[in-house]
Amino acid sequence: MESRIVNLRSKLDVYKAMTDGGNIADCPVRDVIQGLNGKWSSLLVMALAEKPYRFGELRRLVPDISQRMLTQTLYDLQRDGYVHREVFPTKPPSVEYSLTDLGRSMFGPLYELVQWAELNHDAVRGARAAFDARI
Amino acid sequence: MESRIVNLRSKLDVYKAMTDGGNIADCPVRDVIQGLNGKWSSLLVMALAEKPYRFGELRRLVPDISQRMLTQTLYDLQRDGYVHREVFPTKPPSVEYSLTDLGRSMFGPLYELVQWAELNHDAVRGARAAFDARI
DNA sequence: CAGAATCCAAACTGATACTG
DNA sequence: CAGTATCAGTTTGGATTCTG
Repeated sequence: MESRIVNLRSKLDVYKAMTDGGNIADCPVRDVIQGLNGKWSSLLVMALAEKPYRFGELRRLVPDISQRMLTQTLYDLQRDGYVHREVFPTKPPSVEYSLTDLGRSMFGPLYELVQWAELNHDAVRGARAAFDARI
Repeated sequence: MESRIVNLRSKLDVYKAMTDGGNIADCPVRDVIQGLNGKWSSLLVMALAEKPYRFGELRRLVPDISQRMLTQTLYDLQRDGYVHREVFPTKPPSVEYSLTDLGRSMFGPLYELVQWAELNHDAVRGARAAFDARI
């Protein structure tokens, strides 16, 4: 674990260079990770990783998302190439959303982070409680 | 890779249950991942993963962050237990920020995602360009 | 069914000025 | 040096209404 972090140090210099002299827009953290930063992006990718869903199904699956945010987040995910949108010209129409290959390849690392979050959820809650109590 | 995803399917049901019937606040994606969603959180964790930095050093390292956002993001990261803040009572005072054990353990998965972002940055840019051209 | 359009409230962010 | 305080602009998000 420690050696792994040490190995990564040289890679981190990339981000220093980007912030120092290079073009900030070329920083993957800013340009890619931040695109996944929306309130619902990760959750929807998680859902679609299981199987394709239709619009209404997703809405019921994530009941605290508004229609506007579901539409917009799916649009953004589609634009970045993570999600494929397929319209079936039935009456009334149905639309199916699924992960693209790019989206599936991103799900791997994302899920690692989600697993970490699940495992350390209590630690984070504890840290918050301790911090708030100390103030 | 495929079998790995299949193995994860049962885990994903957890999130369905949470959204369906369970308490939404207990969803780690909502309660932990979204806390890392700030514009600067990931970037600062990346920087601090290399070594501890002082406030002014971080500012120079990430030149497009405002003082306000640096203060606030470090505060939030500290509250969630990722960052340790140590004040040295010199004149003028100096404050050093470093990752906690929890923060370092989170850096692993986070860096996986950052590596993915770096590797697929062009693919994402291409998807955006293609999408925008098609409209 | 799957959205588009509109309006409004809240949150986020930055610029500036000030302080121990 | 490392903040805090205040204000203004921008973005985000939700509720509602309407449409093919």
